[in-house]
Amino acid sequence: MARSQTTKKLTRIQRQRTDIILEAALDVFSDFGFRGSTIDMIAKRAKLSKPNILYYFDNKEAIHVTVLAKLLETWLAPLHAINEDNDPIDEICKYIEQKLNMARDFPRESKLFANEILQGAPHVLPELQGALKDLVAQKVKIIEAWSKDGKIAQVDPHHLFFSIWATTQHYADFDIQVRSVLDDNTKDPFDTAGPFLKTMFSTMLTP
Amino acid sequence: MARSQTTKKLTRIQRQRTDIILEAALDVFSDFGFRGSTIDMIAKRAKLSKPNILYYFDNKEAIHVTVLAKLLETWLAPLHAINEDNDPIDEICKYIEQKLNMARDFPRESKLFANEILQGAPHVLPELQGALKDLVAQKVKIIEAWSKDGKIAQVDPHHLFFSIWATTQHYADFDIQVRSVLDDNTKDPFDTAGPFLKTMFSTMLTP
DNA sequence: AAAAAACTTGACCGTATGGTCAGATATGTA
DNA sequence: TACATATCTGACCATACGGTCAAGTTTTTT
Repeated sequence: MARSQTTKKLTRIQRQRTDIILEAALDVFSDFGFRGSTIDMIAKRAKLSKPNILYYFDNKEAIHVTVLAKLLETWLAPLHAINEDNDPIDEICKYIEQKLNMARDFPRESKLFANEILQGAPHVLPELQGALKDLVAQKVKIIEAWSKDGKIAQVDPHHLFFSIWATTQHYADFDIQVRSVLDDNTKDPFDTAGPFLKTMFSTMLTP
Repeated sequence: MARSQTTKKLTRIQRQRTDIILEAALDVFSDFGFRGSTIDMIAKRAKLSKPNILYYFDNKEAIHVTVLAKLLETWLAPLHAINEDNDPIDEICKYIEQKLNMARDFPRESKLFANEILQGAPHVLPELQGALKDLVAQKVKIIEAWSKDGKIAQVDPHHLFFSIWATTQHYADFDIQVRSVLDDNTKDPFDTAGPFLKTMFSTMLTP
């Protein structure tokens, strides 16, 4: 059997099917949440039978956990990229742009992540308290150094990150609300959000 | 029978029980989402029997809709309060403080609303496109007038509101993430968020 | 080509859940 | 008090869903 393989080499079909299933699962989970999704929905979307899905994953939760784990990697990538040696405000603006691009290009991932956190992070709490916390702590030090050197204004680094996360992800997670309020579909919210956010954070950070 | 009463006067017990049920439902729905909640959970929390719940509400969805409708009223109150005649930056800061207080004092409402929007607003889309959109349009005009008069800097009013919503609600909706990253439980995130956000938006809006 | 391994599925099971209903109990009213 | 109305509930039903399994099909290996 293929399931619960730990550090075994995968066959061609295993890799293919697993990818198809995870892609379908991302689709379904991000639309209906964990409890609102059924294995049948995922199966239909993946064009596989339900038992076939359960041949590759032990159960529904295992699919969810795997999707989340994959997602977290790419989710944290932009944060990793912040570099102490470059111009502070350029780096922050670059970070904002990357986060906003991710919200635009990967709304399913953003919504799924939001859903997970809203429910109290039942599957990723350890990662939040471990990897994420450590990574943030590291970047917080960079911000503090910039402040101390007078390169940027004095700001609470944690809240700076929270604000960037909140504002960028808002356009993916609350997409329906944003579009309802704007409604004049002449402009893409993302296009106008970029300059707005960069201006806002630049203004605050300029000493 | 008591259910589906349209414009009939309610008995004392009807009012009491309805309130108890809605309170319990808010608890459960905000914790588990619509699909993750069961009528039995609500019944247990309300200390009523399941059929008794269904005596007052036609079905699970009716409870959800009612909870959301009640919630929306209080949710939009702070926005209503923005007054053109007062000092612009004071008004915005007051709005931020009110939104942040709501996130702190009514996290269940915030999470439930977030959940609803994340799922595509199946129950409140008309309100978003109607009442909310109109209210925002009205307040956008105030911001634009302030800008034109040189009282505040030129900013996109819509994105200004989006940013305020995103940053304030973030502390309720992503509470678990915020606390995971901060972890030093010496400070309450809400206490430090207030000054941070007011500074950020004031700085941006000062001409 | 044949055996072995990997993959797939129709049919099935147990449980959870939304919802119903007939009848019991409490409450209000004449 | 007696009647009517409102409130409440145990028992029940139908469906949906997570998950299993034995048997079949395809792919890989020898």
